[in-house]
This record gives sequence, C-alpha cells and structure tokens, in this order.
Amino acid sequence: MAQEDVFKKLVAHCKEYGYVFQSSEIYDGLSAVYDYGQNGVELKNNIKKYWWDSMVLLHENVVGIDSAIFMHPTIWKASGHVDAFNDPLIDNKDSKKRYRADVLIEEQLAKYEEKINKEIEKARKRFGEEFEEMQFRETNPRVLENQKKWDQLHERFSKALNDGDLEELRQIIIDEEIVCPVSGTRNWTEVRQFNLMFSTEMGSTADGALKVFLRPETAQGIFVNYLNVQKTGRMKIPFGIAQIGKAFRNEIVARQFIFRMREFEQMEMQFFVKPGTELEWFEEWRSIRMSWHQALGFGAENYRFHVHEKLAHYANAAVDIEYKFPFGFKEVEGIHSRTDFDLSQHQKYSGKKISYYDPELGESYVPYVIETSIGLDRMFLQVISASYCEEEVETASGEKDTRVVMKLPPVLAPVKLAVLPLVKKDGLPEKAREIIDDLKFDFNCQYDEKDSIGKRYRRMDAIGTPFCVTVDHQTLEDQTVTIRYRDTMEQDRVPIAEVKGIIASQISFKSLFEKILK
RNA sequence: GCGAGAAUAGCUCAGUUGGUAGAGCACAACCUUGCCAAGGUUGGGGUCGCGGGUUCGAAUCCCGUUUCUCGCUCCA
Repeated sequence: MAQEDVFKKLVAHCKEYGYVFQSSEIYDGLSAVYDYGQNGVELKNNIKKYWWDSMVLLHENVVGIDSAIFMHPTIWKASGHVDAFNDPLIDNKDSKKRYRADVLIEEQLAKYEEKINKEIEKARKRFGEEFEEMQFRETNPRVLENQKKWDQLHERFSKALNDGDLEELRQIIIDEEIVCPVSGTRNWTEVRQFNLMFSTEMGSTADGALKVFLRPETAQGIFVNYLNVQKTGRMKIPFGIAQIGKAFRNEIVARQFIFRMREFEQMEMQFFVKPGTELEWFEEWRSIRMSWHQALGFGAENYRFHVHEKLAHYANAAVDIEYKFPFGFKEVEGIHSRTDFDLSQHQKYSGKKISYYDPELGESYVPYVIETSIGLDRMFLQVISASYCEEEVETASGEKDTRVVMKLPPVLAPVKLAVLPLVKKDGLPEKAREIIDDLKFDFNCQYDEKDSIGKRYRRMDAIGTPFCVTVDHQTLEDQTVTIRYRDTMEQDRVPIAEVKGIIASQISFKSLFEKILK
C-alpha cells in the first residue's frame, strides 16, 4: 500500500474513532484548524505528561511555568517577530514566483545607486587624483538623473511603507517597470500584506486600544520570566524553564492534516548556560531529546538529525529531529543554540538588567540559551503514524480479514483497559461493573457489552486499548478473569486481584525514563 | 497564493440523455449466540458542501464560493 494511502486512512481513522476532527466541521470547516476528540485529548494529555515529567521530574534544575498567550507588544519587537513576520508579498503570474514587494523595490534603488557608482568610478579613473567626487555628483548629468530617480523612488517607497499602502507599492513596481528575474515579465498580482502573527485589540476599541498579538511561539514567555523564576526559585546556572502552550501562526499554506496548523501547541524548554559552554549543552540536549523520542520504540531508523546550514539571526547552532512520517521525513523538534540574543534584546527593550551573577566566577553575564522546542501536534501525529497498523488475521470461519489496530505505547493509550462481560446475562455485567468500580480511579476504563466479544475486541484494537479484561462464567466461580493483549491477541487468566498490578506495571513512564537516562 | 481534481446518510459508494434520493456497513431497541468483526426483527438518520443562474422541473447543466486531496510555491 502506498504511503499516501496509509496517511489518508489514518486521517479517516482519526475522525472515525474520536481522535481528531476538523474544526467547525458543521460550518464547512476552518482551514488548518483541528479539534481533538474524546480519544485525541487523552492521547495528547499523555504525551504532554511524558514530556513534562521527563523535563521537570528527571532534571532537578528544570522547572515549569505557564505564561499567558497575550504579552506586551514590545516583546515581539524585541524578539524580531514584528519585523521578520510582516512582509508585503507579490506574485509574478507567469513564473508563479513570490517576492517581497519591498525587496523588489530596494533592488531597484540599488540599481540606480550602481549606475551612479559606475559613473563615479569611470570619472575617477579618468581624472585620477584631481577627481572631486562631491563636485562630480553635483554636476554630471547622468549622475544627477539617476540621483533624481533614486530620490523620487526612495521618497515614494518610504511613504508607501509608512502608510502601509499596498496599492502604491504595486504601482511603484509597475511604474518602475520592474520585471520578474525568472520569467522576465511584469505580470504581477496585487500586493498582499502577510503577517505571520495574529493580532487583536485589548481594551476599549473606541480609542487607545492596545494592539496585542497572539504569541507565535511560547519561548518569549520563558525569556521574559527568566528573572522571576531565577530569583524566586533560587535557580543556579545551568538551569532550564519548561512550558507547554498554544501558539498561533497565520501560515500561508497550512496542510498535511495536523502537521502544520494555524493554532498549535508547543512544548519548549529553554536551558540557560554560561557563555562559552553553550555548544556542549547543545550536544547534551540534542542527545537527550533523541533518546526521549526513541524510548517510545518506534524504531531508531525512523529518526534522523537535520543540521541547519543557514542559521536564524539568533542562533549559533541548530538541529532538527526529523521523523519519518507517511509523507516523508519531517521536523518534529528543533534544538537551537540561541546565544544571548533573546535575553539581551529584552534587556535592551525593557531597560531592565537581565544578568546572572555567577558566584564561582565572581562576575555577571547574560546567560546563553539552548532551546528544545517540540510541536505537540506533530508529536501526536508521529505517535499515531507509528501506531496505525493493518494486519491480516484469520476469522473464526477460516477466512482472511484485516484487523485495524493502533499499537500505541500502552503508557500513551487514551483508554487503558476495557472490561467486557462475555455475555449480557447471568450476572456477568454486574461482575464487570464491580471490577470497573475498583479500577476506574487508577486507569481510564471502558465498559462494553454490545455485540459479540470478537467485535468488541476489534473496537478496542481500533482505538488502541492495550488490555481487555473479560468476565466469563468461570469468573463467578473462582474470581479470575482473562486479560487479552492488544498486540498479540493472546490471553492470560489471572485473579481479579492481580489485574491492577499487571496493568500498572505496563503503563508506567518509569521504564521509558530509564531508557532516556541510560 | 497558483494549477488540477473531488464533495450524495456516521463510513464506503451507486444514482441512466435533467423528472422530488438508494445500497452495504455503522448506529439504537428487542430476540438469539457466546473468546476474536459482518444471526433475526424493527427503527432513526440526507433540503445531494453552500449561494446564485438556466429550466415547467436541477444531485445531474452553467457561474461563484467554501472545504479537502495532489503538485508547485511559501515558511522553518
């Protein structure tokens, strides 16, 4: 079966079994926004717990916070998001290439400058040492002409940019006869402002309302709380701050199910270190994070590192952990060495001193930061991609049949066990209820008495329930039940009293954590 | 954003040159069976994605729009 078909089936399966729904579906949906259903939310919460505990419990120098989605707008100036994520874009209809309108115009300005410089260089060669550049600039007709064009264009461009006049930007491109470098044509679309950040207004909209952004990343909430946590927690460098939360990006193209969404959830940990030691810590976390993924047992061959050649403005090292999704290797998590960029920026914009006094060195410095940032929704997709299986099995009548089973790691499964009376009479349902009443405070349990036992097993396979406890007539006599294991479909008969312990031992995070620490 | 394709019951689909919508599965109730899906009876559920237009009449033809899929592009 082709990988795309698997993915299609997985998406359908997610909807059919209450994992993921399209947002606002009864209103025709909302593009690139999804809701998690009754099983999806359980799986998601379990993934969060796996991550959170692996950060906060396993590392005594990592603590958590939960910062607000709304933050002071200046934070986004300091972080660079306002400038970096605010581009006027224009497309060439012939080459289908997209450009930043402001960049196209800047290039045109550069062309005029180049022409002027050429004239000056020519003249400099001709006149040698007697050449007076200022005088030449003021008198040479070709220089004057290009200078005039430059001035006019620059003035018009600045005004258009300041006014946010997109029409005018497009008109400039047309008037300047700027062509697409690829197609060579001037067949341009409208200029559209593309802002990666969603904004809204806080306070009265009549006047003086504050324009605030929905955070495009959770990291800044950690940076602006760095001092609070460091001081109140008496944290000593190196230490980390972890956070799980929603972030929002107005993506142009958001596709591939929950892989790229407009509203998504991040699990980030920013680790503050002494300058100069950041690359050691970068290596350390890169290795810890890979172990965290691989501990789930989806196969080491399905992961790889992707080292960034081109680094973002704030980073001095960056690597992605990629997982082999049905649509190819894609980024799940990024580990970045962010230097002191963020803290320094906030120091500059806020005017507050953000430094750490290192008692061992006897001096102060702005810490460097190693960031581990994982997309929770991508992690969710990784888990369900890895778990979705279609198996050939033989039916009771000897025919071939396909069993769809979600082989989720039991520790992450939304429903841990189902308790099933073999028949709906003879007191078996009552006995099953009794067992559930004893287990329901420890595990997410389900009760099902409808349809044949085989059908109920299949339903549990489809949502990934790792254990089915079946109550039969023998149960009433000797207080034993059968436990049926999802992956092998094999059964053990055990005393009711032992069920809790057996399941608890298989859904503990401890064994995963031991793999990570090893 | 561009190009191509798709949208009919919860799911998979049928629906003739335009004549007021069907099947299987699923779901609910009851009966029966009882360890790996598909026994019987009965029942609920669709203004055919949405909005216009053409027509006596539109699921069907035309236009627009929304959502999804694929490719390109973009983002990191």
